[in-house]
Amino acid sequence: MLEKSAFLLDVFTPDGGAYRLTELVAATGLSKPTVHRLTADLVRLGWLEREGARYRLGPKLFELGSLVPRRRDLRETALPFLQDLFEATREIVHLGVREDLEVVYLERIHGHEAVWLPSRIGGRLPLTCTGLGKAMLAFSDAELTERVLAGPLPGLTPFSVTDPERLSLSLEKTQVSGLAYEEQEAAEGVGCVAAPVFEGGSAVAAVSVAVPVARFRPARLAPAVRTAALGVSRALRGGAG
Amino acid sequence: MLEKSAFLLDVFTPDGGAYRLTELVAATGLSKPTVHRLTADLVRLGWLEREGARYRLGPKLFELGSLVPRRRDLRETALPFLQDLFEATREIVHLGVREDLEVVYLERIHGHEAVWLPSRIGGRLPLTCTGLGKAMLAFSDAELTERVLAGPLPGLTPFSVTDPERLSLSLEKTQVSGLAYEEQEAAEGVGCVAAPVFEGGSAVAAVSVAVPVARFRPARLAPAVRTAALGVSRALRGGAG
DNA sequence: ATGTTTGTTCCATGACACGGAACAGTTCCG
DNA sequence: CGGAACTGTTCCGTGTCATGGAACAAACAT
Repeated sequence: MLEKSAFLLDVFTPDGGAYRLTELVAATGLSKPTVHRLTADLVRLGWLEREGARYRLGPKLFELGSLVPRRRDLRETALPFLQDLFEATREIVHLGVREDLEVVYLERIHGHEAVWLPSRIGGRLPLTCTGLGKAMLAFSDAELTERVLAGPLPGLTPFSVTDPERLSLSLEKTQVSGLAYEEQEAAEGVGCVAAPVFEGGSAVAAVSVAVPVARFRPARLAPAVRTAALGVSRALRGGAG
Repeated sequence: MLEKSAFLLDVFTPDGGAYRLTELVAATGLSKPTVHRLTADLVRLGWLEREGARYRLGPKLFELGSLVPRRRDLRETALPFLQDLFEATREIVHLGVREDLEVVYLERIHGHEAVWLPSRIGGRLPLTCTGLGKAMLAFSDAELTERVLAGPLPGLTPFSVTDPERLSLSLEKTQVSGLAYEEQEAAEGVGCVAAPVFEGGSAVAAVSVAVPVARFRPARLAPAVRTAALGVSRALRGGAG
């Protein structure tokens, strides 16, 4: 019952789209009456919402999700620094954390003319295709890096690194510079520079700026990104008060 | 089972704090073994997380909540205008929608020295104590206003309006000016000016700026707030893609 | 040491989730 | 139009699994 509900809600995770009953049946493998009853219950609770024949995630989940302390507190202390970074660069600013082999986006700030990116708050992308991911990976313990290098490297664009050798080299570079770069590996036409956020010695998060390649000047962005990440790290040290 | 889980998770809604098993038993009225089993299941699903003897909302909920289309889309189209508003005022910027008799906060942008406020993303406050709430209430259909004026008016501070007469008057004023003001009604020492966001003729959201009373100059903030709210309304008209 | 509170495990009972099947309502195409 | 193919909904007998009392174990207080 509970597990089935979770399974059902997980169908929505990739992009939060809207699905019909039959699609949910197909995606979950549950029986039709079960999905029917389940969705009805979830709608009643506000966890799903129904518009015509389509189901979408409901407002109650938004409320609950926004209150998750881990995420909320980090986002809250990072926000002023992300604002600084946005004002300094006027480009798309990201904050993310690692979860298993993926980066989960916590915040995403942008202005009026933002290019398309696959990143969405609450969304997940492979560590190896994103600046955020590389920044965190470079400063995680070796066991994780090995796991990543062992498995096949997923790609989001033709430019995504899929060669373990090259990835390993790039991670070493960010280990000395404290900065991770990425060009067109997450989205074609977009580059990114990222820096890790530390808490208690380990990289718990990362900050990045994403820029259309046409005006992508990493050297100019680097100081601002570094400053922001450092600022967040200090604020985390400083405590929540 | 599902309903009990929802009931259990609702215990966390006010502030997302951490609770012990016994506290959850007391708050829900469920039996001890039931809560024990339920929390174990929820932890396994990532909906709760356990640290020692305390339970908190889990990361999975954050992911699901961030993907809720209604909220995400509005937040996404409003964000650039909120950024403009923040840069123009350098004060705390809010975006919120109405849900029943309360305002639910969707976004909250602030800089380094932010004063304390009861508002939290995903949190709820009474319509009548907040600028956002008044802005939306003033442009909702009369039936809602009557419901609000009928019931007892909740108060967050000694300054919160509790007199229906005065509230009604203040709503009329915002109907002509298109702006809602509030001084120390949500938090002592903080004033606020808000403007409604329209979509399809009705006020679906509102934008506000909150400022310490010491430097609260409503007339100076008004144009920026109005501009931001208008911009969001236009962007919503323009369509999501 | 002793009582008290909190967390965990066990188990017999019964409620209710389950899915096959049959029905209704829509859409699609000839 | 009309029938075929699909989707959404309801029904109901079966079997599962959630339920809470009770007993136990751990942690804490005094």
